[in-house]
Amino acid sequence: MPVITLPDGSKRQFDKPVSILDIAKDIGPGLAKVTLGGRVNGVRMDASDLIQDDAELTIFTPRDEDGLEIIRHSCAHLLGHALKQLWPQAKMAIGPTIENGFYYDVELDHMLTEEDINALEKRMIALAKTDYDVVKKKVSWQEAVATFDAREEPYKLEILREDITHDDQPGLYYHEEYVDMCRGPHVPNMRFCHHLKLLRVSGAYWRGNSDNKMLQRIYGTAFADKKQLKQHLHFLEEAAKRDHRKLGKKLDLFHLQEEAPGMVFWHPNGWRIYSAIEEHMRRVLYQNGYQEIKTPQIVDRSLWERSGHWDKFRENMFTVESEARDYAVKPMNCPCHVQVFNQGLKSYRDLPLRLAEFGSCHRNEASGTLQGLMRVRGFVQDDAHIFCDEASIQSEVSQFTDLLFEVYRDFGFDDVLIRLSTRPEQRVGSDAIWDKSERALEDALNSKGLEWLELPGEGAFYGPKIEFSLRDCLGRVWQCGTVQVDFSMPERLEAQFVAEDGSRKTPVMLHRAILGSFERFIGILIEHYEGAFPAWLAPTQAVIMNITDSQREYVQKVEKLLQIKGFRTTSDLRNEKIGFKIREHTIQKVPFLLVVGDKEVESNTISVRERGGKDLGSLTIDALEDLLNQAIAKRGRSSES
RNA sequence: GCUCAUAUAGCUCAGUCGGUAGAGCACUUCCUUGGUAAGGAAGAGGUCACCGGUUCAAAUCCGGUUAUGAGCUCCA
Repeated sequence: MPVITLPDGSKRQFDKPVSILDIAKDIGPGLAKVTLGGRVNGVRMDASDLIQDDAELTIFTPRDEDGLEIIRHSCAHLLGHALKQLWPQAKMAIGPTIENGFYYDVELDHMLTEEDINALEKRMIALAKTDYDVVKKKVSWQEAVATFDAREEPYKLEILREDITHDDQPGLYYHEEYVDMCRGPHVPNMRFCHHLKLLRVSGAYWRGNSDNKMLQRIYGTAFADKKQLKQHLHFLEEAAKRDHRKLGKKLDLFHLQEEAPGMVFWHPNGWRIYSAIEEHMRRVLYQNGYQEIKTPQIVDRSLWERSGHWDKFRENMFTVESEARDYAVKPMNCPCHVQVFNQGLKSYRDLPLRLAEFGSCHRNEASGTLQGLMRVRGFVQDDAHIFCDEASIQSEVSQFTDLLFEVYRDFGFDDVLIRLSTRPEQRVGSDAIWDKSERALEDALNSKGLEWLELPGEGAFYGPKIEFSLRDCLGRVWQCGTVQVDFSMPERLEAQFVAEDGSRKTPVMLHRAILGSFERFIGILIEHYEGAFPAWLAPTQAVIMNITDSQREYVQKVEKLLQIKGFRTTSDLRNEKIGFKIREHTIQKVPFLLVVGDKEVESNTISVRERGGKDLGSLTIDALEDLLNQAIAKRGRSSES
């Protein structure tokens, strides 16, 4: 006699075991129609699963996230159903859900083309529209093996043999003649799976291991209704317009070319953004107890051997040979910073010592990993190393985190993904010190009430780390900021300080970056602002244009005046109509458009128009200066754009 | 590095069956001096990424290289 408690606290009693669908029917026929499954005492279950005992139940419908995930997961099975009809020789591997959709990895000798994908999608939708029931069967392990053996599905068999114990009861989901194995839950009927689109195919290694065979991964998206699907497809189209590579070309910010793969040619416009950021960061570092240094670009191999990088990352380092000596172009700044630390005897009184560098680094990343400004081979880190004692780790990390969020706010970023990576199997340092520093990092985050994710075992061999990531226009996550504890390098490179008691001690080193690399950070900024940079970052803050030739001199005078005051201004004196010029600079996303006609010359003013089209009327030069200064001071806290 | 796709004028792109390359914008010149998102005319501009092959003939078909894109693997 199970008593079912619903989310609103109401209870329903049944005289025998009931399915979620039965309960939904009991509540109302409308609910029964949209029931996809539910959460029973915290466990996700199929609509047809029976509940034996008292339970708390949340019913999933297409309206909620759980329901949508069920739909997407079933779309993966639907893909299998359709794929095996069109290519019976295909071998099904795995088909999970992902953000906004699903994929299925399959082995198929025939390489799927775009037309194939279209045909597959058509077949999927046609099958779904027959509204067939999905039948779930719990079977014995042996029966599951027999089923997939008969169907010649080696990947399913491997999963059964390696990941599922013999006393388990795998769930088989029958989609008419097709059968898939899954933990579920899945939709009871395919009427829920009408709104999907296949997006692309790409390669993916079986079990994510590059030693394994590469399968074809078919990506799709699915939603509960037509409108949501359309909205999402529209979002993808809009996102493509924000792509930093596209905007980089349109706004003439930078380019990449074949002769220097993964290395950026910054154009005047892009470099103005870069410089504005560097200037800002330099000020922020100075105000927060950092000292800026600069270290060599190319350093003898022996230093990289001592630091351990030669052994571990030799393949990814650019090397140079000269007069029978091997050098490496620096892939990172830390060993060089230790060299600076090591000059002169340091006292505990000197700690924490914070050395910062806008350090230009080169890493020979695998060709296939390069991506616009996001993943490059030549980049500049806003790098710094804090030399301190163990006791200061937490306070330093805490201060750093505050600083990072302050800077991110300046750039208008609120949505930061925080991940803490803890001790890997292969590591240096005692468990005691790992305990201590992991806790220091945790506490630093928790004391600020930040939400974060733990990545167990993902830390570097030399210490735990926190990563701060931002999203690009498509929602892809990119690591930007980081703070890493390092127990290894100071010792390897013999950094020492004289402690209070006169003994020599090895400092702990914190590696930290706020932006990560200028390249990636600017890439994300471009997409974040869709190229419409706030005034403090805009390559050109204001453009002054004349209406006819007779205002030429006045425009040049104002331009000079503003430039002397430090504003990034240009003038447009071309023989074009004012409407044409306005259009052009609006497209170029210049924050302020300044127009000069006879009226303005006469009254010694300037007519001001905002990027968004708002007319601010005629201002005196002084008033304009105030306006620009205010706009620039606002930084990311601006409500504009 | 792996899988697939792509590479044509400065940019965005078209180019049918293999027959020797085209549009819009940008650029140059001229006309126009026009008050807040495109004034008009003319002109110039390409070894079709690179190397090789097939063919009477290749932007087009085939092979290779390089780069780019999507994803996988990797990311000190």
